[in-house]
Amino acid sequence: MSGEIERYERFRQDLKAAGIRVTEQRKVILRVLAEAHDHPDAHALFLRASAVDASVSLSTVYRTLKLLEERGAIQRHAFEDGRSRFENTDVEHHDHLIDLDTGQVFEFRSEKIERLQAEIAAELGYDIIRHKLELYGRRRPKR
Amino acid sequence: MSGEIERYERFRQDLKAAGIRVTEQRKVILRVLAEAHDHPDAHALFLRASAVDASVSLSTVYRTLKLLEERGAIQRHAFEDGRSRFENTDVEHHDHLIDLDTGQVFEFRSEKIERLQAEIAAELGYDIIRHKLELYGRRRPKR
DNA sequence: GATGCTATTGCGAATGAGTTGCATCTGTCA
DNA sequence: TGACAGATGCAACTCATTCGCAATAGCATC
Repeated sequence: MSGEIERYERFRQDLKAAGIRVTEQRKVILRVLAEAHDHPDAHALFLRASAVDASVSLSTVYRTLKLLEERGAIQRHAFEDGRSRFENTDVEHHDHLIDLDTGQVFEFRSEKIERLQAEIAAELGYDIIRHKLELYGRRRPKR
Repeated sequence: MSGEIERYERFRQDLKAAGIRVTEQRKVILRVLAEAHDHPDAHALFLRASAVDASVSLSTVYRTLKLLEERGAIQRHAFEDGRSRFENTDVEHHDHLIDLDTGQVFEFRSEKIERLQAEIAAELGYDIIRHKLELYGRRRPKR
């Protein structure tokens, strides 16, 4: 898929433009993130990155994740397992359905829900900056 | 408010009925939980409980919270600050709007959203066991 | 290409929420 | 009242994440 190269380039340009050094380690991490289609946690990303370049340390993975999150390039999710999982933000916003038995994560999006959320917040006098909708479910037995 | 005494009694009866010992420490923690109108974390509950009875330890607070959560008497929330916050489950289900500037938590409920969630899960072949909807927002400037 | 400044790195130690092992204590039921 | 399994406090541990620091390496300049 070509979207991944573009995504990587966007990450890289963004750092460069902001005068942040594009180090070897960061490049590797950016590439790994750009290629991720799942919701990896920091350790998983560390494994993928250090498989490419053994000089990447876990600290740097954490530091880079924080950096990218602050710059809005990736998004942090805190599902119920205690650690943070990450995802690219350039894909369209969506919510998550988590399989309670397997931990598998599905993505979905509902315009109606988005609209209702905005209405509710407005009633309370708020503007929504971001939101999190997670459904925890079990596979429906087919009969 | 009388609901708090009832709630405490319900907690207590539930443990007793399940053959779980109703110890002095548990009573104190149950009472503190029954009286909580906010979304306290374990440490806050520990402070409140040990103010009543200094013999309550943090471990016991954690153990009791886990116990009550497993029994469905309280609910655990993981907002974005890393620690778990707790809430009684006998109040009607609701979702949360968190003020990004003050950390203040508002509760709301939308039948429509509940229904849409169930529909979406069904389409994916899932039954929702529970869900979490958190809106993070900022007070809308009135003009 | 070499130089210099300073951001960035790896390492290991520290943090902070939550858990656990264990000796002691205490509800509960006979 | 006694016995005993379950519950407690304490301290030590886990696990994700952060931080201090000395060494390293981008990158702008020559």
